[in-house]
Amino acid sequence: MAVGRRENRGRSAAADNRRALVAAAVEVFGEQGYHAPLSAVAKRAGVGQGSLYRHFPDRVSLALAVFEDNVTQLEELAGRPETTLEHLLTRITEQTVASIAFVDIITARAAAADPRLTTVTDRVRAVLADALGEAQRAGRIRRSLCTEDVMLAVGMVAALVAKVPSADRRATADASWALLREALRP
Amino acid sequence: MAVGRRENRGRSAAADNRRALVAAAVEVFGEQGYHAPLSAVAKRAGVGQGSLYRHFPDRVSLALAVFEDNVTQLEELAGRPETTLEHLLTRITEQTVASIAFVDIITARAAAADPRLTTVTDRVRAVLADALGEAQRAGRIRRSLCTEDVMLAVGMVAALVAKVPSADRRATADASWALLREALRP
Amino acid sequence: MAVGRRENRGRSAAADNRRALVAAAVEVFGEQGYHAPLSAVAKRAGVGQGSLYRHFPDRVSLALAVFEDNVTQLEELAGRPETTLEHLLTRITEQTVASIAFVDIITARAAAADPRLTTVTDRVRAVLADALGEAQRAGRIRRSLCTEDVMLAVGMVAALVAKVPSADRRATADASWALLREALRP
Amino acid sequence: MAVGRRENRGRSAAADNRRALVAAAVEVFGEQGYHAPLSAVAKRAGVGQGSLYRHFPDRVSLALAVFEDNVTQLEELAGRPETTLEHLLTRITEQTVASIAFVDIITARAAAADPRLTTVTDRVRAVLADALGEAQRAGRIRRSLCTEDVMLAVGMVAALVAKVPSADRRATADASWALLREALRP
DNA sequence: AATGAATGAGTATTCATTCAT
DNA sequence: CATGAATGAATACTCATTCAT
Repeated sequence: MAVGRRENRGRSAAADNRRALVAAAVEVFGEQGYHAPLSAVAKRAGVGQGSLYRHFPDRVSLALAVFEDNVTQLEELAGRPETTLEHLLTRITEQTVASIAFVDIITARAAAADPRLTTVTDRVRAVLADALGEAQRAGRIRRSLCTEDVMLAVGMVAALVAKVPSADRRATADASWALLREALRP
Repeated sequence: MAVGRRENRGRSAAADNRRALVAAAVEVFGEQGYHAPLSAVAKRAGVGQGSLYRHFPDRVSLALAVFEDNVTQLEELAGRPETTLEHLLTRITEQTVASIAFVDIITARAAAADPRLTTVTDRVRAVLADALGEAQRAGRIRRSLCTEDVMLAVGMVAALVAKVPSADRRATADASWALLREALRP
Repeated sequence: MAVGRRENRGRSAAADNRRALVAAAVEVFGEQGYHAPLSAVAKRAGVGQGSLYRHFPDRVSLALAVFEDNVTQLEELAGRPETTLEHLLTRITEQTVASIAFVDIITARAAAADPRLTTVTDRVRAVLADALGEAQRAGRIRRSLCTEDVMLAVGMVAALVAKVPSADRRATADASWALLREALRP
Repeated sequence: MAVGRRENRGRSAAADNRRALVAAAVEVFGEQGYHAPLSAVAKRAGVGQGSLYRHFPDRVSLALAVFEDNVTQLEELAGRPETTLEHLLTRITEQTVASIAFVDIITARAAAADPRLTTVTDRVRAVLADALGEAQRAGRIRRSLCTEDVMLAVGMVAALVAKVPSADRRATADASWALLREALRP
């Protein structure tokens, strides 16, 4: 939620509103998908539509801020020594189930989407690339796979999950990974 | 395309227009997805909006006509003695690449979607179930898989393909199946 | 219902269709009101829309044919020696309940409506005028009333009845006349 | 009328526009009836359609704002000690002549219409019930009548008035009441 | 003369984006 | 700098009327 109206004029209030907007967007995009009305985000944040547009001049910039969060969490997780590729995939799946907009990061291609989105995508790819190398050296993942294969797997699950009604998402995600696990195994 | 405007009032033109509408819907749904504006379909068909609504009173009936084609082709293919599960998956992939709306058949669940759509889904499922049985008896597909796993695989590919820009669809579909093939193998 | 398609080309078939259209219009106008879709009338009659327009080039001509029936019945009733004003009002009320379009005859004014409608209105007025004279001479109706007062009473009931949901029409008509009867009494 | 287009974005303009919309609705509903196109209201108010929907999310809320005025006036009038049932009927008749939508309040039945409309209807009924009691005690109105009879009378007049062309409304209303007055008299 | 399909203007509603305060 | 109201383009759907067959 944004801070109250009167308290909202100062410098730090702007940051508060920004945070409120991102938090609201996480929820709203997660529930209604990436194409949810932006007015819904503003309302959920308790912030005027104008402010939303000041902070995020278009839908993509708002999405970026949301995904930024996701990716940063992922990078933090990846930074821990005990984290494996499997941990990361689990986390991504959780993010996928939580936000059906997540698929739009994963599937962003430089050619098509806003170039800013691909930056986020690239960070996911980098994180997965590292973990994949480790998992392959440890013999847990088939050697012949490349990072793009893992991205593909993640993308397939995310895309399917985004299509099913929210009540079915977790089950769909679990079943999908159960199937894909076989494809990754050595 | 529909026949020219003035020459178009008679009874024989009805079938022409119906065909033109389905053809236009194949294209428009294929390009823009299942939720494309129906007016775009009418325009592409060169037909008034009213005519679209005469032939197809709602979006689902139009979609059914489109999907009906797909599924009938699939059933015909399945009817031939030499057809295998692999052939069917190839054909489904082609349909998926051609129409990003195809995913909506695959993922239609009785609970959520129009019951008429699930009928089509069920026909796809039936076709796959048969072919899966044969493939398992022949030892080409892992025994532990059930029809729903195959639907899941098909759904994942379709969902992902629908998300990427059209130029990337074929490559995405091929890569996805390359990966999934490992998951189906015994 | 119109005669079957093949049998329908001759001279008398035209008359059949005309009758079917009027009968259908009685029902459809009665149920949905005067502004019901004309296509609904054609469909109920089992007749093409084109034929409807051939017989009745506009809504008013169709309405006239319907009302014509009503008025003719009324005139027949009025022609019987034992018929009183009260009988006529009862019949008009029945027609009103049966057809919420009836109000449009009663309230038609030369200035406003199609002149053809006022012809029908005038026939109703003539019938009532005669009966009113008799009733006044018999001392059953107040002397100070003129025909226009009776038309007014009929119009009020018809207008109100046309406004209420069909289930309430009879009760509304009865209650209205119970009240108005006092106004007509000497 | 709303304030000019460019000068119109601020907060104070909201109230202006709301007023303009209600005023426009009074006119448009009055002229064309309750089912007039809402776009006509927006246009008459000089306001975008979106603004109309912001202020009044559906037809009923707009109607309520219009009728609210009517009923509040009525209640104010009823509050004065010297006001009689006859005064109230006169006022209602004026409102009826001014707005052919008024009949829709009077005839709203709980079963049929939006419950919010019936609230307004109930307020009219309450006002009339009080005044009827007084008038009956004073011997000016027949004892055997109940409030619903008065509502019926009001409804009949309103329904008829709504049917006739606007130039005839006043005369029709006067003549109708002249007739009904006899029915109410002891 | 009948048919029924085609048309397109009209109405309700939603939502991204702008801008006066 | 925030606010939230205004805007209008876009979309779904209906129906009176025309016209090829």
